[in-house]
Amino acid sequence: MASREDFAMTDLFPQKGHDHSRCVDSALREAEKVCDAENARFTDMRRLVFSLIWKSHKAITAYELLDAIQAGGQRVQPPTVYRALEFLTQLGLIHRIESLNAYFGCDMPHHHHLGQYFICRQCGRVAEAVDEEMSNAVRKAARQVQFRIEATTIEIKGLCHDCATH
Amino acid sequence: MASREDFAMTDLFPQKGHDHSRCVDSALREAEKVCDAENARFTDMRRLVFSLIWKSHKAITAYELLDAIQAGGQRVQPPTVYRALEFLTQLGLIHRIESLNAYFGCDMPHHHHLGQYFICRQCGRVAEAVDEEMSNAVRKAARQVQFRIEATTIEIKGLCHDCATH
DNA sequence: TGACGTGATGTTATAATATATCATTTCTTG
DNA sequence: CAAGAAATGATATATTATAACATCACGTCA
Repeated sequence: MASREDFAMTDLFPQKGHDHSRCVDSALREAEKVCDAENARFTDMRRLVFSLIWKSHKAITAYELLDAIQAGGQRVQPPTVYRALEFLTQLGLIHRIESLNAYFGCDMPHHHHLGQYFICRQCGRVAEAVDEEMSNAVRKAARQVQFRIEATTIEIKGLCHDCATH
Repeated sequence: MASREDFAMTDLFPQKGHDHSRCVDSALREAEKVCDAENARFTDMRRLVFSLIWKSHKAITAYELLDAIQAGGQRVQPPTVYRALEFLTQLGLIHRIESLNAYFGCDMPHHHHLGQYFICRQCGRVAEAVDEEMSNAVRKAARQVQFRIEATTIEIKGLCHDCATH
């Protein structure tokens, strides 16, 4: 995977013509590392679900995953998919977008982070940011009201630069 | 309704013993004003749904509302509830919490705002903040990646001060 | 090695959330 | 009041998610 630094900030969304196979390969390698480190099994089903999520930079729903798996010939039921999603989510390998009931692959599963998600309503792509200023603002506001944060959901919907200009 | 300024920041969540009937009365008056201003009809059904949402400072799901209405003797179907919810949401009288699939009443429906929601997992209460620092951080991050914001979802889960200390 | 325990997946059923569609009623306004 | 628009009623169904129990796969240690 191209490291974070390979992108200028305006390229948080990957270029349209980018070599996506590199994203996928790298994501798989990262996932393997994380599973190893956590002593968790990256089973065939988990790998399949993970790969399907990484087919694009869009978020994908559980039932779209189910359909994709079944299209591949396996007769799989919803719980199987949801279990894989839960596993991957817990390890931080994917993130759930609450406002879409959908999942997408994390770029940087190796470090804990409070991410923020930019979601383009036109092209459907999702980009994850880890912006300290946003995180700090949230933490500061929480401190002011004496709220103990356990999880945050920050989802920003609109138009990515490509879609806004073309 | 107590105006925003009546609360110190640490009282974003209302006091346990507060006079809730004042919240409800005030919310109803505000809602009427907003509907008037928008030339929108605050029908019986909409008023009922709105009042039920304001029964507490927690978020309530569509089907909990449905049950509550039916418990009151009316035989109402899901679309009726969802329509009222859509109407109220569009006017900004209530907000949807994406991570809960639930709705709760807005304190300050009269002005447009990008709100942030603190959700206590213990007592279930939701508090809305309108924190410029958070909003600004989001807008700044969006500007940096040339993203055109259309909507934001900022939901912060954890423990409110009451629940963290008792 | 092989019985066991654990974790993963299979299977069936159903719960919970949400919307499409068309019929009917109610409100507004000319 | 009549006509059109808006709201609700009613029916059906789509979409998202989980409970519960059965079976399978894998590591481990006697």
